[in-house]
Amino acid sequence: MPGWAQQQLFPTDKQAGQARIARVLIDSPLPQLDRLFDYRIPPLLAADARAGVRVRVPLRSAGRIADGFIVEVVESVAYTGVLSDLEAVVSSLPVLAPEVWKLARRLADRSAGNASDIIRLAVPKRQVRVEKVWLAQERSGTPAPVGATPVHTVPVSDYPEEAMVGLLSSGGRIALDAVPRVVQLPGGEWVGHWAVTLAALATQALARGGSAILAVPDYRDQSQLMAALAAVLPPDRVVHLDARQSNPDRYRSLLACLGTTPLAIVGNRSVVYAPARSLALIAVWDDGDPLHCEPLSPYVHTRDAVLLRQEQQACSVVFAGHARSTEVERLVELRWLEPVRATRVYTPKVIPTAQQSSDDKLAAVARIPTAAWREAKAALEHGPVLVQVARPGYAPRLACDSCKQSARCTVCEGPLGMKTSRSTPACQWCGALATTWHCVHCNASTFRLVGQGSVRTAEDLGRAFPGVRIIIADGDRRVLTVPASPALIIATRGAEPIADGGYRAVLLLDGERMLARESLRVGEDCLRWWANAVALAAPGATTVLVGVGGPLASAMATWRLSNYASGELADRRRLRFPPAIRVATMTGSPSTVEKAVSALTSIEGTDVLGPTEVEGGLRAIVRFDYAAGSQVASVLKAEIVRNATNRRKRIPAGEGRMTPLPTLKVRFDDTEPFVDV
DNA sequence: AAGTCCCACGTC
DNA sequence: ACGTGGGACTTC
Repeated sequence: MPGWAQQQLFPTDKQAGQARIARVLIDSPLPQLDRLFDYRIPPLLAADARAGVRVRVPLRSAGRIADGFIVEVVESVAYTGVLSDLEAVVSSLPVLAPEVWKLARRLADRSAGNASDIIRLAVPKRQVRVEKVWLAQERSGTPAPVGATPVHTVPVSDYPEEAMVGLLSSGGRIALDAVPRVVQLPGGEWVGHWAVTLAALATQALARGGSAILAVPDYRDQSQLMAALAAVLPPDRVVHLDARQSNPDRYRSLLACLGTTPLAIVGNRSVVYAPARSLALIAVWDDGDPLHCEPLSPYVHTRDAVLLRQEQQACSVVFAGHARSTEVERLVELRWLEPVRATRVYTPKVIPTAQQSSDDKLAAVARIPTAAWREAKAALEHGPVLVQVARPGYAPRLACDSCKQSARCTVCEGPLGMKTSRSTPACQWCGALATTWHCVHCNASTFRLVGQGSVRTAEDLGRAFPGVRIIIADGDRRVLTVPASPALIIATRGAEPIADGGYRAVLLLDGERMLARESLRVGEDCLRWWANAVALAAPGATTVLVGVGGPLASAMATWRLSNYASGELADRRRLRFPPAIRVATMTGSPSTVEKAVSALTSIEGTDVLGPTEVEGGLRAIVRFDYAAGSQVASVLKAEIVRNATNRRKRIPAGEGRMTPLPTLKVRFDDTEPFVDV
């Protein structure tokens, strides 16, 4: 590979003298501006004005300047009006890679959103200092922060070799069943087996001269994966890039990606937009985790971004997880993804146990069945024991002691709860302290505790296991790892630390409570939470799943987790629920929603639920076949643009106050579309 | 979003 | 005939 300094990264344009036209995407959330605008390139800017650079352009009137990106430079343009000149080129670095632009455009189109909303996630703001440092290193030819240290491939152990080799050589797409074990890295750290698998795949991509993008849901997954990568790749071949970094760090990582050296790029959901050089592989860990769903409009899920990018760039794709999501199961059944499982069968020992009858003392105290208690006691002789609970805090809910009605915040009607046994009850929504609480139903002023949070469970278990060290891990108390010594680790689902050598036993306590959630995805979510906890157990350790029966319990006991996913998907097909079909929710004023609904009626393969009345207007859900997706999206986008363009009408709201009616809001592929319908 | 055009209404 | 205020309309 040629040295860094010899690479002509950004060659000056040979045609710089000609009068050319820049096609610019304006950085604006307005749907009516979500298209390209054409500007003349003044001679002074000709050298820098190339596709991908950030620019400033006049918009509508000379005084008003907008930010944007040059998407392409062309000789002539269809627009017949008079063109304005580019105002300025912000930086000569092409930070918006063409493939990222194409991806953003298509993702926005399929969700009736704005491309610039996606590009905002993909391209951090310019950081002059960071850029200067980077350019100086680039020009002086001193060893750049990202050099080209050779990569040694590491075999992907525990999986069939031909599947793994085929994956990278032919742009394959696989759904990988992760091995439910923890493994020790050469440096001594323990990580999930999956992290080692993804790291090994990354070495293979890099050795072939391609980059690998590795997307994980949260920081704890990220730290495991970074550790696993550090064990197999030189430090200058691994880059961390995600939206949680500070802007300078993000910009530095982005520039590293734009370099010529293939990298392993690790991050959370927004990493799928990294401008990776010679992209060879995208791997997604635990795609069912809701953190993979972008909360900002247009709400693109990592999985969808990956699928489109794979289509556009023909890279290899891996979806890895313990409990397969129904979406991945659908892709497997369509043969879009090839299922790959480990060469050896690893079946954790999971014992579903009924909830204990209340005459047992321990059950009354700590809601632990005798069998589980015995298991934990024996395991505590040898090492740490994990206890998974549903909620943090002491008591998640309070209720009136006399009328049993749930206690509500006097400020916002939110539920009251307690963080510790001694803390003042507080609202779970607004945080207001309920110092002088009175029941709104019967005016009594004493309440009782409902439910058990991690803190209360810890107290109870402390009593049941005197002398045992107790560690609480939840959203507030982040614990990444625990030593191999005996201790009880009480963790809320998703916050479980990794134990050196694995847990000697795992108790999954609040299954019933977790399943009580009103959601289309409860079953699959619970399976994922439980499976991810079970995967932290030591070989041979027992997991007790308390109070859960039926197909979920048998899926856990037999560790045939994909069976559950296929059954669930079959149900969704029957009911015409996602992911068997797609959905889009429309909310807004009655007229906008009704117009949108009627605009959809002519499309084959759609049906509309609602509209129903919601706060401030109407809400309707359109269900549609995947094949109808682009049509539905373009119809709804047209409605959104029409609503935004036709100036908002105002209606007098009773007492002469003018309130603007909400315009049409559209959300595609909401994971919980039916919640308040 | 916000500058600009345009039309309706008001005043001399 | 001239002024002005607010809404509609466009953005290369």
